[in-house]
Amino acid sequence: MASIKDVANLAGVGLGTASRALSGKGYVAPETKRKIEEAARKLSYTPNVFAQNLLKNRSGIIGILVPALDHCFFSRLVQELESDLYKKGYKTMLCCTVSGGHGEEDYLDMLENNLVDGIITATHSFNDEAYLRSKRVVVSFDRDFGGHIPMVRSDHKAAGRMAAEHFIDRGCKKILNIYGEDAREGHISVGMAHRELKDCLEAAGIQVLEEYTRQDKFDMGYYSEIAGRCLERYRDVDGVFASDPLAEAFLWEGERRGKKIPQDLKIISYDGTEMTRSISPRISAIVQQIDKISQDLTNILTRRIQGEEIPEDKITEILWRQGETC
Amino acid sequence: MASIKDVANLAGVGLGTASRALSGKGYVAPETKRKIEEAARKLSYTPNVFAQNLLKNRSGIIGILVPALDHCFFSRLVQELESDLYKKGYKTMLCCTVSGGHGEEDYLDMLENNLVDGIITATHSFNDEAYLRSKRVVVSFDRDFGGHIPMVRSDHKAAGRMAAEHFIDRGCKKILNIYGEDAREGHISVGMAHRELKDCLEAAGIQVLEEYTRQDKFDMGYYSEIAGRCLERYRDVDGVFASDPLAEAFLWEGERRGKKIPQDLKIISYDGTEMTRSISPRISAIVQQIDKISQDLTNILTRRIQGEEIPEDKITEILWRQGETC
DNA sequence: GTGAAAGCGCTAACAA
DNA sequence: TTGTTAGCGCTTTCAC
Repeated sequence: MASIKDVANLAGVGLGTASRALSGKGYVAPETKRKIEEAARKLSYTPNVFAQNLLKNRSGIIGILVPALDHCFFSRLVQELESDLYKKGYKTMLCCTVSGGHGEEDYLDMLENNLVDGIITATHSFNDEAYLRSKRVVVSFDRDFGGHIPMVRSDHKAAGRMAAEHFIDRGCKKILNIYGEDAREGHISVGMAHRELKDCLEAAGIQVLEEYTRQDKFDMGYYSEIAGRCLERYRDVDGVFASDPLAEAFLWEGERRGKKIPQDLKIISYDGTEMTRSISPRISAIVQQIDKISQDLTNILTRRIQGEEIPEDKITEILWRQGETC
Repeated sequence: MASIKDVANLAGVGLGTASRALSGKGYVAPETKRKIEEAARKLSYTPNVFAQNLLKNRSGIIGILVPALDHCFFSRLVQELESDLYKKGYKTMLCCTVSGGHGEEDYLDMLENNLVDGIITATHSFNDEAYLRSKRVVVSFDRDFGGHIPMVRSDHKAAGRMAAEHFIDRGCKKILNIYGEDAREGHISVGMAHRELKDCLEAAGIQVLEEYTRQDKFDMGYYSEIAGRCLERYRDVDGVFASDPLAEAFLWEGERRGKKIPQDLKIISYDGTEMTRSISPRISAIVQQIDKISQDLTNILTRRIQGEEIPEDKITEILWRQGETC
């Protein structure tokens, strides 16, 4: 636990000189510098980050809020964010707001206490004021706070249209459009995709049924239950649009009930994470480009931290990936 | 950005009194306390964590090192750890050592700089000295450092034996035993399961083939390639023991090649995460109890941070979950 | 080019 | 019971 004072003493110089030599800024004679560096090495000196933080009033830590990691979309996103943040010199503090049983506000309080330099939030609850009040830099994924908080999201309208085109193209007559109940309201942007799908399909004279899932459960048990129930209730549905894990649940539950896929039931999933192409049959998907989303989120955040006024929102293109379910 | 000094001034008291009133330790007259709290509220005072950290020389942050989050075992583990740590009053700093392209040592340096109070490591590389040198409290998952670093792991020997029993029970004649190349060496404990499986099977006169996977790739593309190659090379293998995602790859690649499962090929996966039971057919698995593992890791870590000398290692029971592949 | 001193915001010991 | 003071370890003026 050698301090810079110890280094200065051992090198026989003043404490300020040692600081300048080790931080590399300010004039130090080469010879003096050498002595100081040697002393530092001898004492295996390592600067105390806490003191540096206090002085600079920043920690180099970014807080990431996600509902949970057992939803593959979020674990991918977090992994990507962590990597991008590291490259920019930031560390990642992880907060899972649903799975741990403690909520968003607990975390916000914690983060607010000066601990983090900025926050990336990708959660689904509704206490917007807490964020708007925040003195930290905040960037949002897929959630519109309406205030000064920038948002990054995929081009959901294009996604909805694209899904509709594929269903129409395949001659579907009755589509089940199923998504999170919170996305109904408008705060969560992904709802746009589902609304656009509905509009496009109905304009083409195709019947659309809607169902909503809870946003505090991400396990396959829950998704299977939902899929099973829907398939029992709507026997003549011939197309489903749902997020990856739910789409997978429809795939298995459909097959269990003797449906041929894609002949009897077409499935398009939204997100297009790894799981949709690692199973057999591969699920046809509209892909959110998580790598680009992560880059946009981290770019906007770090530039804002440095005081730049970055344009508010950023919309990322979506892609179609042909699978075997539509 | 009001400081405690501002609060003290506004309340017309000394700075020490304000500190005592707000932290709740030390004598303060009720009336004075009320005044101070009111002042704090007016200024919306929130204590500066950096100053507290500097003073206490601790941050309340735990660093978690995992190879990546796109391997379902690790995303589940991290989620569980984050939740358990939060309950114990710690925050979680996430470090993905493989996926980000920057290694374990970069992170260790970073964490070593006093930033974290302790480290939970679940990575697979071999620079043991860096950990043994660490001045921070370290607890390891599934990796034996040989020194003073405690390890938490599943009962791999029992797992290997259990898998062997099931293969024998089903009348298998030729088993493919496939696992990470780093687990061969002995540092990574999970290798014990595979060694035990081999021993048990050979003792029963069953032929065992071995293959090894790279430890810097976790994507299904890689796993599918491996599974496909193995199935081509070893046409008469009738049983496979592999970790979850690889087991899934064997399932699909086997089916693609016209194998009936489990009739032609029995598959047992190790870890038994969600994915093995969310697909159809469900994969028969030996389950690592991630919730218990997380509890043990966080318990040992936090008690060590508080200076307790906790018994070195902790071994968690494994479970069998019957699926439809064995 | 270098050393001394001030101060980041807080807590804890010591006087009063 | 309360106010004052001395640091925690570092960086950054500002004289020398």
